[in-house]
Amino acid sequence: MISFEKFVPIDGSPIYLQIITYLKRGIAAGFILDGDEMPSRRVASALLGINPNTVQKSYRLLEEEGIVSSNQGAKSYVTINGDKIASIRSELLSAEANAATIAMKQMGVSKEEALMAISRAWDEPEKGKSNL
Amino acid sequence: MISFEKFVPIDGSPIYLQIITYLKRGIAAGFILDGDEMPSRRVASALLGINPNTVQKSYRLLEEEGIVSSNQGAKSYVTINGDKIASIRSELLSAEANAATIAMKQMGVSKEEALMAISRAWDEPEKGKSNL
DNA sequence: ACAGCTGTATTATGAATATAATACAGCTGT
DNA sequence: ACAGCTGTATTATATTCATAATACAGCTGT
Repeated sequence: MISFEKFVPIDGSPIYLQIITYLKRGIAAGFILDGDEMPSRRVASALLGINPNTVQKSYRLLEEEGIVSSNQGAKSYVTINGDKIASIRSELLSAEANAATIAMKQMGVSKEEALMAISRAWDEPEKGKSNL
Repeated sequence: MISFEKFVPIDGSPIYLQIITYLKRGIAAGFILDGDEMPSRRVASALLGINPNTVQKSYRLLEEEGIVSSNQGAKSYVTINGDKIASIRSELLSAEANAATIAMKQMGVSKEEALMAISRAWDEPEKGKSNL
């Protein structure tokens, strides 16, 4: 059962998208597995402190992506295979790297400086702590 | 005169915040300088293809941050000193590095893999191209 | 002086996000 | 069978973002 225990809300981004990202990163990290049971819309909304309709929106989009399987009256489950996991992971990673790269180039940072900034942030216990 | 020539709108983030980020990254990169003339709200809205009220919102927030100086009836100017430039640059850089680091840790990426992903994205001519 | 730029303010509308309150249909374990 | 979970759908309201139209006040160069 996925608990959303380590979900950390971030303002500025729609919650329903944050839920989708949380699931995908958990899948990439390997702690969300194929066949895992999703909490019901109502339970998840209570866990996250948000509205059931917002959870429903994220679940619906996750199902459209083939990551979650839902059936009327029954529980919902994570449905992913090895290829899907690999594609999610590589897509998330390259998207993140590209976004950071574009931003840093726009602010006039050299490649060396960029890599040093990442390395420094990675080793900072405060900031780099995993929020999952 | 700031032209917004290389401004690239991104969906998902409010335009008024993108304008602020564009200005700050330009300041960090050094191609937006103290004393530079801001286009009027009306001119900027035409350049960007957006509503004057949206431009006004970003200008107002930039003035509240002390980056832009506006006076009724007169033109608006960039007002920054060396310390401000340095603080903007370091703040943008660490914020970007921290965000990328947190995201990558959440998706179960090792530090080495993260640095490689950044390095690879940096050298890709397509994706890493500066949008400024 | 004054026309034509500035900045600033107000009101109205629409889309997206999120909440709230219901309602109904289908599975599931006892 | 049936109570109590599921998923699914609808309607209404509030906030934020963005647009649109307008208005007014102040600087500025000719």
